[in-house]
Amino acid sequence: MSDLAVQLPETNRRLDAIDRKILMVLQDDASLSVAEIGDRVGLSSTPCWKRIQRLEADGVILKRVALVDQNKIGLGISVFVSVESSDHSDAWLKKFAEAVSAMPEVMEFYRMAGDVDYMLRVVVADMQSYDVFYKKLISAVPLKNVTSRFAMEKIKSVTALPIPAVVAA
Amino acid sequence: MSDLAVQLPETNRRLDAIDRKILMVLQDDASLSVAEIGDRVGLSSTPCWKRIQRLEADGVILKRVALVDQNKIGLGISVFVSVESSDHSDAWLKKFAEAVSAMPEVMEFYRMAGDVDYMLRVVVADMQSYDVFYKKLISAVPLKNVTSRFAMEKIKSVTALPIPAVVAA
DNA sequence: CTCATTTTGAGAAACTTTTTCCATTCTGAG
DNA sequence: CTCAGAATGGAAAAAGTTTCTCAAAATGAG
Repeated sequence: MSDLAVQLPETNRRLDAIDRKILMVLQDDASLSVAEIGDRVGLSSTPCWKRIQRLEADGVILKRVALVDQNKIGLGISVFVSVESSDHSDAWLKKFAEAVSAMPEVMEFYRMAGDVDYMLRVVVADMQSYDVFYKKLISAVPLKNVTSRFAMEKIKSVTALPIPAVVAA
Repeated sequence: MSDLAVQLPETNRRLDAIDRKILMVLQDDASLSVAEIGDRVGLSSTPCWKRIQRLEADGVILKRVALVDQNKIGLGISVFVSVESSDHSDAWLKKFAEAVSAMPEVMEFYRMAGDVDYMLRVVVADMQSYDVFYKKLISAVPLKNVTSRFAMEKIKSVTALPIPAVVAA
């Protein structure tokens, strides 16, 4: 065996039109039975079940979750936080990434290109909680500039990715 | 019946510690059986099932979905878009909200307080697709200023809200 | 304490998922 | 074209889960 290629446990077939349909259905409603999904994508339950298993094994489907209403549990405030740093070392980033990732209020955290170095979406109950979070953030690692922008109204929020149509070969 | 209060179909009891635990578990893994969830929150399956049913009926649990890996389906680019408008009329907002909500690339869309009027998180396959999206956005309604910030690295992204501990009465 | 109300849990019925096994379709070498 | 081998599809049975029914236990107002 001189081949260097690692034998992956995944089936690395490209996603066909039916796989994409299954993903669209499951991104919208993961409580459907396999038979119902099969109906919608034009498959009986066994092959549909096998495709879903493969999509999970291949990591295309990451997990199944319940989505909770932010307001019903008293989390009224969403804040977009832009961060600029003067330290661009690996060590600084590692420490910052670890500290921020551990904060449950942070729902999204990206390293950016351009004027802003990092971007966070933070969810808290009220202004007082935001202040607690803010102090925690600025005391975690040295930061050059932090800008907080508060959301007044959530107009759209989805978890379903826009699955691209199959590209013709 | 002179009472003006509408009889809601919901049970409007406040969430207790067990309800919150159930929500934490389901936000992380909605593929667990009711018996397994019951075990984790200290309940047998029937009462656990009833609480989940109530949380769904009350709209605390909005839906159950599958989360898909953005990169595995070829959606490599995340963009945060800040929008400023010069028109602040209801009619303009209605048109803008409808146009943007209908765009599948837009995963989040908030009306903001402060310098930026709107904030969008957009997901696309490549720069060419972003340009198509951008042109679609600026041609939908008149906009004063649009700033696109590109994500280089997704450091954290979760759908699980930080469920606050029960406040002592 | 007593009663009405709410919450809980055991078990049975209905339904779903998962497995087994076989038929069909597709692919590419000869 | 023709065939072997692989991949995909499907029916039906087995295993597991959800959902429902009913009665016991807990709670709390009077």
